Amino acid sequence: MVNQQKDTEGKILDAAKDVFQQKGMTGARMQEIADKAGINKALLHYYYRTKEKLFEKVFEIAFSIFIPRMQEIMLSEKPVFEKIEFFIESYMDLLTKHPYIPGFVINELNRNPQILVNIFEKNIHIKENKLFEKFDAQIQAEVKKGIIKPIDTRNLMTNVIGLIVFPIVARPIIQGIMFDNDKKQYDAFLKQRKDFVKEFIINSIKPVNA
Amino acid sequence: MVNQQKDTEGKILDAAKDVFQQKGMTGARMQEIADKAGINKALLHYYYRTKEKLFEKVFEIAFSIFIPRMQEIMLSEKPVFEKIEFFIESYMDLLTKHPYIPGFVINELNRNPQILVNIFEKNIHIKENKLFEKFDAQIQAEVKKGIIKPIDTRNLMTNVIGLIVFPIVARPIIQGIMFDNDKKQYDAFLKQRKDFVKEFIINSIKPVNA
DNA sequence: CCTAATTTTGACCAGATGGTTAAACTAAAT
DNA sequence: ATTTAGTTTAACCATCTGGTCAAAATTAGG
Repeated sequence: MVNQQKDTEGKILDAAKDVFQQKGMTGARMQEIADKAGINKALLHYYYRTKEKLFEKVFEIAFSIFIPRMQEIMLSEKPVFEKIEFFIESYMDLLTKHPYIPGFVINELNRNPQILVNIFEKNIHIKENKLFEKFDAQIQAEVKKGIIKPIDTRNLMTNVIGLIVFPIVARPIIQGIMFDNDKKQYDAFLKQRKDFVKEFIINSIKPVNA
Repeated sequence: MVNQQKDTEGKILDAAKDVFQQKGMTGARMQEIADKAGINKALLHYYYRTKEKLFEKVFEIAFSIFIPRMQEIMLSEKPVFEKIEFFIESYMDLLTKHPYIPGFVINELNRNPQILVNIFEKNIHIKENKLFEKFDAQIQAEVKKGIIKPIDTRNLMTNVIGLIVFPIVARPIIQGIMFDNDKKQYDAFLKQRKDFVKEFIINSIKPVNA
């Protein structure tokens, strides 16, 4: 076969993603990844020399899933209101498909914040875009025009992202305390929350006289 | 000495708290805990037979730090607005003193949601209080009186807690991307955020004609 | 003091874990 | 068919890890 190779590499990454995201770097076992990929443990080290390197790859892929959409939305020409609504809609959908990634990323970054520096060094373009500066400029421009209330961009972004991500990473505790551990009910809650968060955010930055 | 015992047990718990909260259950090493406590590793197993049991104790203590204050505030006689403001003030201060706990709790619960069930079984009173039901009743009562906008209690609580907790658990990523990894700047951000979040929440539930 | 109970230690163990190696297998090129 | 390069495997290794145990040290009571 021409590409048994790529197939194996793909199976490894799939398995590694599952195991790392569920158990974390320290909890993951190379043997379990090998088993899940249906290969020999030695083959893992043939493709990715160390656990560390395999982990970095998985982390980078997980992290990169959330970057392009963010750039696309934030650098587009839409007004802030539309951007925020679209951002919430888009990322809440994305998180439904990848619910383990935020907790994984947050946890591993708390364990070793250096990971982020490494990613920035490898993918310079992420920082070069000056994503934040450009978005901040747009916000303050719209504030000046009276389209939105005066607001600190960092606080606003923290709020938007937090309201999206928190119910996902804290799912076990919220579902356990407020929803009697009913999975279906919590899924419904998350679905319904999309419009709630949109309104919540928009209300909070809409000028009083609008 | 009368109580070398309690002293040792305390030193163990202190050390275990540090190590578990920083490295998680799977990343923590009994040897490191022993070293940090200044004792022999065998002594750990003398006081807490297994790693699992020691971990459970540490988790329970960490978890319980956030319960009493929550109960006190939510079951008090104040109106909702005051409760929320006081809640935000109080918990943001608490998190400044215990910044590692939320990430620790969230991470371990994602790894093994069963932990929460065990805690509820041990500490029945937490669930018996019907904390949520009582608070929900108050909210809906004030909604009826027109003091606050119609709002879903679960969504509101998720928002309040999320806005408080998220900047703490996601600190490495937010500080890295939006604050150029400047620790002091981020501390200032968190301090300033208290009033911001209060306003943000209050604005969003204040009736339009108020 | 002497004794019994409790606390602390050093040495040790079995199993797990990340990683290595040499050999076997596969497929395409000559 | 033979060579060559890449792929896969089984067996193996050194180290780490949670946990045990018997003996030593300390403490409290009579």
